[in-house]
Amino acid sequence: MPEAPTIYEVARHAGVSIATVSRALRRPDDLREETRERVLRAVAELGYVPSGPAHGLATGRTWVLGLARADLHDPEVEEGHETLLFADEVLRGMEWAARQAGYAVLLATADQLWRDFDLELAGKTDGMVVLARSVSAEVLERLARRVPVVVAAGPDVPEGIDHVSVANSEGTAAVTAHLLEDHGAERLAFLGGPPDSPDAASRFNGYRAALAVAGRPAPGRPDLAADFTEGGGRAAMRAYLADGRRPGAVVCANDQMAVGALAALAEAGLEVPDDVLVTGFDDIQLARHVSPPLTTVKQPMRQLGATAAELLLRRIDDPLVPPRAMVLNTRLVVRQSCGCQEDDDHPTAKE
Amino acid sequence: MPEAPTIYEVARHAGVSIATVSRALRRPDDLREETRERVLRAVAELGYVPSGPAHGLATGRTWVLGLARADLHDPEVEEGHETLLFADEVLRGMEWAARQAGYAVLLATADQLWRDFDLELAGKTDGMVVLARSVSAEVLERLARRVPVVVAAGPDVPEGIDHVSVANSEGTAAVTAHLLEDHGAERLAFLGGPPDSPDAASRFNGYRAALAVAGRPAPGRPDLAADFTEGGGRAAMRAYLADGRRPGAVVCANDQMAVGALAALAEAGLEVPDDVLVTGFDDIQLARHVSPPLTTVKQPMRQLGATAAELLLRRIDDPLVPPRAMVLNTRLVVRQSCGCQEDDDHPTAKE
DNA sequence: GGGCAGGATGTAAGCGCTTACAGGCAGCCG
DNA sequence: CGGCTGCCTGTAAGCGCTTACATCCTGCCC
Repeated sequence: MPEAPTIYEVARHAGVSIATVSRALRRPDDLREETRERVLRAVAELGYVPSGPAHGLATGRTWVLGLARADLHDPEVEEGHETLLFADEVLRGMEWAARQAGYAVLLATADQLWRDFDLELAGKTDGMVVLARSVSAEVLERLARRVPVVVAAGPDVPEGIDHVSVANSEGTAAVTAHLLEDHGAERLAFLGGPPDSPDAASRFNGYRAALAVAGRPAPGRPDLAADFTEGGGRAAMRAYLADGRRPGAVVCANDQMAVGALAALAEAGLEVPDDVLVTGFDDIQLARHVSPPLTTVKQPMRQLGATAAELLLRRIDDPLVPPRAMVLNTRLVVRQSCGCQEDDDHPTAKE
Repeated sequence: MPEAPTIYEVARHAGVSIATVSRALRRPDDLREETRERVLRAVAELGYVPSGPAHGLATGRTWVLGLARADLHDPEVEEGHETLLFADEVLRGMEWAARQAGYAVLLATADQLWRDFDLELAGKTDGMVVLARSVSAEVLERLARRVPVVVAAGPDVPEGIDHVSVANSEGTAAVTAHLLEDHGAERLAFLGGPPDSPDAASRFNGYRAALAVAGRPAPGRPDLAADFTEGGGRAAMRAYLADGRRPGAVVCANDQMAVGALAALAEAGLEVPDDVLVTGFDDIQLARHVSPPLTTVKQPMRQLGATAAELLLRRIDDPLVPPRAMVLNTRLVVRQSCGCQEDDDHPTAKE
């Protein structure tokens, strides 16, 4: 790196002023063709690339969007892959939308324990997307004082902040209705998530709503619950069966627990879907590979990221637009664990 | 956002000069305690966060590292998940190392078709990690003219550029040796990857080397090959079996194809590992969930990212250090598809 | 041929920081 | 009590761009 050339070198090389160089790059139409080409040639010859900081300082914009997502505690852990995948997919969607608008994406991984990150990162961006519960309410508030913020899939969004979330409740409602209406399921049970998870709570609510719609009694709390992990799901299901219970269908609050439940059911000699129907939530990659392939509710992860980015860009453009809350649809993905024969999918929910 | 406060407001608020504010933040020890606290209080009250561009322009550093990785063609495709996961994990490792050094990570997703990306992004970074074959040789060259570059897991690295790669060849050699020595495997076959993949080629070479060491004849080309996908692996294996061949063991160039091969074997009524042994490469999440769990070679993805970041930081610090090429070890992950009874893992390879 | 319009380019003032250097002041020595 | 040391803080010069405004030309019109 022989010291990156600046706009001054290019100007000298092309025999013009630095203003002209800037124009050749940013508003080519303002220049006479011959001048423009001369400048562009100099740019190419020198391998000139404008300094991001200088550009940013002069325009008052960084042209960068930040994403705050949670870190995994121990860099070596293999569990929690799903959380990661979720964030990766959101990132993908976000980057896609950002790029359309000429923005790049900067990563700000939040410490899982403190639920915060170096705020100085925010100074490098024009706005940030905060994913799920990656930062604390207090950090969120401080952050929002400095740059526009959009919360994605997060609970408890403070007044006045844009956010996008997923129709969790409608998702489980749809899959439950499918079980009820299309398979005449009886003796349903719900395998819930951790008590402090708002997602788990909404999913349970959707389940209850579907039962109510069908005129069935709905329980006040999940019949069994675990911590969203495969192992937890297996243990919970084992204990449930050990009590002598024999559900006709198990609606699970996520796929990993459903996979665990499948294992426990198999251990107990129960056939899915012949003896029991099982459904999940998320549509992780594994869902289609277990046996039988898992009927589940697909989360629109990429769309979540893309939508968050769009809301953010909109607010950057005009800080005064009224804040918006969006809810994205899930999609029912029918495979065999619900008793269906062939793959198929039905859309669900609302905006 | 009531217009983000600048260092001037903070200075006024605290009754000091802007230089003192800057010092309070960057070199706290240079100030009298009382002054420092006064400034810090003003900073907190105003919610001041320094402007990234201004800081960058003044220091001549962006404190940002870039990662160039390949885009997926169609945002809707679900295939190719593995490639994605690979990049995500590398990113994770890179971010981890970058953060240690006070750097953030910016994403520069390269267009899959043109194998390039907006070079202006490079102007926002102090250096870039280029992943695998995400950018063309020409773009790489132009990029390297502007900022320090480290290539991770990429082939054909130009002279003078740092790079990190994975000991592909040693990986397959180890797993092949395991088959040969610990299981007395006979009639081995190699399921290779696409012809233009250097990784696939190295993996095949490792296989041959292990055969040679064992005094067995080694084929000049893979016995069967596919495109690294599950479907491809299944098709290739089917065709192979349809020809009446009955391998005693199949070493696959990646996990996805191994999973496909497993399926084809099952269709043909062959039991793994009783009739045939099968191994993969990568250790994707799925590997432990297929039946039987797949013995494979784990790639150090995070480490790849972390090491690349470290090489980059080193070069940013001192552009004149001699370029370095590093090779990371893989690890043999023994599960049941090779005929072993219990899980276990053995390290392999060299720096 | 003078004057004027309008397009192309140059001039120069910032953008918000960092940091070398200058300046001020307290304490201490002789 | 003058002057010197050193510590602390302020002054001001950039860092590399963008852009409003000034300037210069060319071409035309009357």
